[in-house]
Amino acid sequence: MGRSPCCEKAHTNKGAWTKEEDDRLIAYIRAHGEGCWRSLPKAAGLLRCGKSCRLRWINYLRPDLKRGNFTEEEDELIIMLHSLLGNKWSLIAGRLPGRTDNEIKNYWNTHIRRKLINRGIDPTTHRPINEPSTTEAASTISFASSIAAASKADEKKINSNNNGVFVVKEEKNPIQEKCPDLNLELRISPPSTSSSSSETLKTGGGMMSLCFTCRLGLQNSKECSCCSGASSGGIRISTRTKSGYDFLGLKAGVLDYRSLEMK
DNA sequence: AAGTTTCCCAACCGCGGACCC
DNA sequence: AGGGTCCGCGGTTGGGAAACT
Repeated sequence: MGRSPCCEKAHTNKGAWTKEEDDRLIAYIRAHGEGCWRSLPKAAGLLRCGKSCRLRWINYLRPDLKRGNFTEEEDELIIMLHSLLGNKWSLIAGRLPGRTDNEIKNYWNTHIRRKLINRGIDPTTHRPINEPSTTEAASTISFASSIAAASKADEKKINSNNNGVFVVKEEKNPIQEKCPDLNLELRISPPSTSSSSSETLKTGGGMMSLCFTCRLGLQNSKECSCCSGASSGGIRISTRTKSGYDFLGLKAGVLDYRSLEMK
């Protein structure tokens, strides 16, 4: 089979973009909007492939980009999101306004990895580096397995410590103890049952008590148990920082579950 | 000051999934 | 149903800048 090349490579520029190319791309997108990247270069008079144009626009030229250093709060949020989502940079970027997946990925690889290692934390698993695996009573979880596990009615507690380690303390369940990392299909959905005890989240200096709904950015919604008093329950995921980021990004109260589906 | 090494980040590459015919 | 095309994602690379010798 094989794929056809995305563009006519022989007649395209590669490497760093010039000011003139940037200007052309910006002018074209301002006039016609984003989209149809394949035909854009020709239409805009650029000797670039569509992918290259898309990347340049998304990662560098977009007007809503926040350039400059990451704040400490952004650091912690990235660590937290990475512990939940893994290398899903686009999802992580979606929760950090003005940041791109590429930027976050680079930042992770150059700064945060080192930072976590210095803290004695494995940046891949978010586990303490010296911690023996598997038979521990507490095990670090991936986002996928946490949600899948939580979708069962089992009561679990997900805690975080100051170092960006997120730990699930499992109630006794012999099956799960043997198979802690089931590769179950993930689908985020509203909590199905009500056993409402709010989760305490400790993030770098503050303790918060939030229900799952709030952590999805749906404060004051009817599902919220800690804001409105309505019952809610089910899974407990640490998703907010004291800075008020709306994890899963939707302060407006619109949650696109599809965008969070994972394998 | 010059050469070398390390760091950082923009850009590229290849793959998978969605969509269309 | 299946093949082709396009888009978006994540991993990797290349080269310029900064730090070090």
